[in-house]
Amino acid sequence: MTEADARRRLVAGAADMIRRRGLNATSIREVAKHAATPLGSTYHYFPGGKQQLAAEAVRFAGETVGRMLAGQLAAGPVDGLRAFLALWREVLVGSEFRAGCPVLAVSVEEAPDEDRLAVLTAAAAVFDGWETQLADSLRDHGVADGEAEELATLVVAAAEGAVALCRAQRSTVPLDRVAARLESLLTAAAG
Amino acid sequence: MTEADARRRLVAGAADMIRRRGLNATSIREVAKHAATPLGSTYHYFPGGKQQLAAEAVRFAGETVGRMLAGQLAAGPVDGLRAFLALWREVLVGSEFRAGCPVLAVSVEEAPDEDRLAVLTAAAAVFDGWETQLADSLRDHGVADGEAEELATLVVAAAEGAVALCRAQRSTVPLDRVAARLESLLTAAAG
DNA sequence: GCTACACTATGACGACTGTTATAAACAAGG
DNA sequence: CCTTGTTTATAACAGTCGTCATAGTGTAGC
Repeated sequence: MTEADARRRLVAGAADMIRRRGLNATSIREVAKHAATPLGSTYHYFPGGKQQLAAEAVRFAGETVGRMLAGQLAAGPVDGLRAFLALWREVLVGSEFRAGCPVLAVSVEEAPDEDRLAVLTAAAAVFDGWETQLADSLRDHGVADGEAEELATLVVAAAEGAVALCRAQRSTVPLDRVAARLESLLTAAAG
Repeated sequence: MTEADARRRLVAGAADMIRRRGLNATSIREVAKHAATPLGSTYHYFPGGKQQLAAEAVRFAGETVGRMLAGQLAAGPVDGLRAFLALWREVLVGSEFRAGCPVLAVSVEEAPDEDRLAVLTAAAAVFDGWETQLADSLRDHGVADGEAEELATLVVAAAEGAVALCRAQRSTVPLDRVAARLESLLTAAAG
């Protein structure tokens, strides 16, 4: 029953801890404890050690958001944008501004050896995936190729940055301001 | 001679290490070594320990950027924007995408106790300072109050987020795309 | 000279880290 | 029953962390 269930709990728990504390402050011991899993099992499920667990956590978070984004983008790019920003808003207020995006978190801690390069590569793929989803939706609604790419990157970058600003200021004001500007931008381009 | 010089080296070195590795991975021992300062001296200059050193490093980085921003904003908001983005671009390429913004770095690592709350508060003040500088410049060029604030927040959030995207993807493409969109936005609003 | 004070040097403390090894428990298949 | 393989339990490793204490060096003022 709990065969691969413990594994999933480990990945989800790692993603949750990373988005709060960052990668370096997330210890395998605490992830295991939080997932009610023995420490020894961690290296059984993830022979690659911490970097493998972290990379899977990043991909897990990326796919979770990506799935939700795909569903909402079906109703148009502006609806996708609104859902994207609403999701981050919930993460912020639901954690009292203590949690953010795990993908961003791993992107701002250096990758000295080849170990963490795998994590960084996973993060890059997640960001690129979100951008591609948004850009495709914009193109489907008549936005030119170059403008669609630029707008998609702007949305992802501004949302990620705004989440960080909100955590620092412990307020949703930055995210709300960014939401207002992005929404009018996308409405003008694809409306 | 080196009275308060060693102190400044410690702060600047801490800022440099934080923007590369993040706060948790930046150890006082390495900061001291990198600044050619004995470890014991660190607690002489910073009785508040790591949190005080980190908070001063965040303020140091904030003031350095803020001074440059003030100078370029004198020529108008679009010139300020260009200089702001160019600065981050230099940080990225000059470090081969290994360095980013120390203020963002400390903002995405949880603050459990009251210690790190001081660091987070410093980061919030820095972000707010940059936003205020940009918003004031926009207002001086005829942009309405609300729109100026929204645009200023968008610029800071998008720039910070774009720097993180660039680090993950090891490319300046995200920052360049964001730059193109922001520039046309500010030109339309304050041109 | 000598006292006062800013700084350095050195070493230790308890706690935590990622990782590995080894032995025990457990399930399923024959 | 017994064997095979997956999962757990426990302990240990070498290293680093933030922090503190103590003794020593210097240098400036009287």
